[in-house]
Amino acid sequence: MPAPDLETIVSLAKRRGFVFPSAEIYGGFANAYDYGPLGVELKRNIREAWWRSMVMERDDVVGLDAALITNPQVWVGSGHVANFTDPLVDCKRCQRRFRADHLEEGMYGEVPRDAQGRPLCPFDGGELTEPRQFNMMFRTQVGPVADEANMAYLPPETAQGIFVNFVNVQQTMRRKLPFGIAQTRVSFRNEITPGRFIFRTLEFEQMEMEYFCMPPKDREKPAEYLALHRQWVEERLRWYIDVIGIAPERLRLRDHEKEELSHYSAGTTDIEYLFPWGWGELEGIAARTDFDLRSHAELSGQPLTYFDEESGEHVIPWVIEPAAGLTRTLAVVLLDAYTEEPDEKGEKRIVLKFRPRIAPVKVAVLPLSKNDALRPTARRVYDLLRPLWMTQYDETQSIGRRYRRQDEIGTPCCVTIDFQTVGENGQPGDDCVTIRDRDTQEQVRVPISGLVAALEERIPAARRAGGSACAREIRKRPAVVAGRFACPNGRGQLLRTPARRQASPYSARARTTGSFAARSRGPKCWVRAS
RNA sequence: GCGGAAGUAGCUCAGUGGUAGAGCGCCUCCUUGCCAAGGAGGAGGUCGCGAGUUCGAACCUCGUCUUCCGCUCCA
Repeated sequence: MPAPDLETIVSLAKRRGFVFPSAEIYGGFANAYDYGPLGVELKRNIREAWWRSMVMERDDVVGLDAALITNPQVWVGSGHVANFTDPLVDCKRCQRRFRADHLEEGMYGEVPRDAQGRPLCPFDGGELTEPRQFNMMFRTQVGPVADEANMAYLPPETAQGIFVNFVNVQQTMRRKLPFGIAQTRVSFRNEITPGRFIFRTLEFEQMEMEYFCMPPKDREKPAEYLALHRQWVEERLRWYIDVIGIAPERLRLRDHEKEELSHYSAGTTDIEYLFPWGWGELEGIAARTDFDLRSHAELSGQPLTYFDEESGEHVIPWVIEPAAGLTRTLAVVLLDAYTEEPDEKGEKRIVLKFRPRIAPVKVAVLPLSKNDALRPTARRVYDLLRPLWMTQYDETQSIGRRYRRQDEIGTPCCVTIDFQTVGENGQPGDDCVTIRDRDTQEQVRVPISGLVAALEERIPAARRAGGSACAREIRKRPAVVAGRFACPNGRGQLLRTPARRQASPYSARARTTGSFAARSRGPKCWVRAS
C-alpha cells in the first residue's frame, strides 16, 4: 500500500503512546518531541539492532560513549565553530532570505548592487538587511560564571567524540587497521526551520561509526578508499532492508554533488527514504578522508597517528563514516510499518507490521473473556512470559477489540486463554493456549509447556541479550540465489548485485579487509543469529 | 525567520455574540465464548495562552505560543 500521510502517523503515535509533542501542557515547544512508553521501546530496539549489527556481530568494530559537553576546542578542530555559522540577510521588500556568502560567491549569478557596492536582492533588487551571524551549535556555560572562558557547546554531531579518542581506543583495544569505533547518542542543532514531525528536531539521536583504514597511496585517486566507501554504503542499505524491514522500493541511494559536499568529504552517499513529502535522508555515508584526525592533531599538537609495522611509518588513517539518524529511522519504521486492510465486515483494520525484533510489545496475553475461571491461568502465562519479552495483559472488553488494539501497536503475537484451556462443566482443561499471528490472524494451539519455544519461533529470544532474529526469520533467509542476494522478507531482489570479492585494496592488511568483505557480502551474515 | 492557514474532550471535528456539543476512544458494572457486538453508568474541555471591545466572547480586535502548507535554511 502507499505510504500513509504524516498526520495519520502523528495521530497514531500520540493516540497509542509512541510520540507526544513535548511539554504539551505548556503549549508545546517547537521541534521537540517526547517519546512515550511504546516509543522508548521502539527506539531502544532500533538502537540495539544497530549496535548488534555494527558492534556485537562484527570483530572489527568497538563501542564508545564520549561526553556530550567537552572542551570547546573540539568544535574548533572539527571546523564547526568556523563553518557551522551562516551569515543571513533578508530582502526588506520580498522577505526572501539568503546567505550573504552565497550572494558574494555568485550562487545567484550577477547580483544587483547599490551605490556603495553592497548586494541587493537578486529577485527584485530590494534592500537587504545587515548580515546576522547564525551558528547552529547550542552554547552553554560550565560553572557559575557566565563568561567566554567557561563557554561550552552542545554537540551538533556524534563523530568528534570518536576522533578525539582515536588513539585511546586503538591502543587500549590493540587494534590494527582497518577497524571502526561506534557510538550512539544525542546531538543538538539550533535549526531555524521547523521539522516534519520527528524528521528534524532540536535534539536527535544518531548512530555513527567511524571506520579507520590505511591511507591511499595516491591522495588524488583513492580508488581503494572509494571502493571501501561503496562497500559500506551497500552494507548499510542492506541493514535497513534486512534487519529493520524497510520496503526496498521506498529506499534509494543518492550520491552528493560536488558542490553539496561537506568541507571534509571526498564523497558522500545518502540513503534516502520516500517520505510522504518526498525523498529524505536517513543516513549519510561520508568519505571523510583524514580531515578530522589531521585537523585535531594540528590544533591539539598531539599526534593522532597509527604505526604501520609493514612500512615502518606513522600514518594518519582515512575514515569512512556511516552516520544514521536513530529518531529518523524510528519515523521511517512507523511510516513503513503502517498498513490498513479491510476486515471481513469491511471495517478498516490498522496494523503496524513491525519486524518482531523491532516491535515495542512482543506478546499480549488475553483471556477470552473477563471470567474468573480464566484469570488464574492467564496470569500464570503472563508471569511466565513477562521476564522474557515485553508483554501486555488485557482482559477488558471483547477479544476482537483487544486484537485490534494489539494490531495497532504492532504486537506480533497474542496468546489467548480460553475455556478449553482451563476446562469447564467438570471436564479437565487441556492446558493449551492459542497463539494468534498479527499479520495472518491465524491461530495455532500449543501446550503452555511448549509456549516459550513456540513463541521463540516467531520472536527473537529475549534471553539471548536482545536477540537478533527469530527462528522462523532465519529459516526464511535465502542465502544467495544465482549469485545474487535475494531479499529475505520476500520483497524481491536487492537494489545492487554484490560485486565479486575483489583483491584487497589494502594489501598489507589483506586478511582483515577480507574478513570485512566476507562478512558483509558472504552468506554468513544471513545465518549469523542462529 | 518570512507568507498563508489552523488551534474546541485522548483522536477526528461541528458549533458566527446569549446554558460546552457529536462520533470514535477511555473507565466501571452487566452481558459477551475468537477478530473493533449490545445495555447502563462515568471520567475528561476555564474552547492554546494573555489582553482588549461588549451587559455578555469559543465566536470580534490585538499580541503571543504551537501546528500544518509554501519559501528560506539544512556539515
